[in-house]
Amino acid sequence: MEEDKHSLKERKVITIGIVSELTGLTVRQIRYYEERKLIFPERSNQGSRKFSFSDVETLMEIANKIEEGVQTHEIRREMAKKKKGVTEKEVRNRMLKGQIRAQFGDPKM
Amino acid sequence: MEEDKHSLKERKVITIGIVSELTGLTVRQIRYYEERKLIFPERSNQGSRKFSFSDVETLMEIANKIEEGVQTHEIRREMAKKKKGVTEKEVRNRMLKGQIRAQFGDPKM
DNA sequence: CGGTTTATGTTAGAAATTCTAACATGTTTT
DNA sequence: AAAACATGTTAGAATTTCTAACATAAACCG
Repeated sequence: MEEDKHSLKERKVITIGIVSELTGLTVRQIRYYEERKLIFPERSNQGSRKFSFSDVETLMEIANKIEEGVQTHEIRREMAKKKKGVTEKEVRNRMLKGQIRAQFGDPKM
Repeated sequence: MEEDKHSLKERKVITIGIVSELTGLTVRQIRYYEERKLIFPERSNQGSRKFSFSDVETLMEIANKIEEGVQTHEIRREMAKKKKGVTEKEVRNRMLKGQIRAQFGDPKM
């Protein structure tokens, strides 16, 4: 199934320095979590990482787990499980938008 | 009146290179449109520009006007006029979200 | 018409950001 | 105790961004 490459949340446009500011994590940590396959930034032509708001959100969740003492290893497993729930939420959300469109015409959301 | 600094659309997190890719404008053009007060990026501590998705949208509109042969000068005037309409749309949108919340509970939108 | 402004390119040098890779180290796991 | 984890730090290279200045074709305007 296709990811939504176009919602603002999913677009990979934020550089690592800004992600660092936004999350409070060091760039070292962010790179390390990528290495551990917890996040998947895209790369620009020259190889610099580009993150989405969604990635930023994920990183904040990761930061919490880490503080709780959970290992990346375990976080990775939990995230795999959660994937299903997320997909369901997306479907629900799409349905919701359908309803809105039906009621109000096409409000460019 | 306060701007909404928190919606994804308004957050200033995109560097000029990426804005350039996203809009097809050169960085020279983007800087120039700032100089002409058509856009208002924030600055990082060290002085590099940070744009929002909203800025990107605006830049695309600007690019169209420019192609039509409209001068920055004129575009600036048009944008001032449009400001009012935008505010109205924001209000309407907020109302819409209120309705949705009322119907479906709080769908984290 | 001719001077002025507009819009953009180009160049130059400095400062900032990002990248990879390696080494160090205290802390958990196993 | 050995291995793995999580981060910091350092180093050098590559990329990006910044400002400022100069150049110029095109558009505007008195």
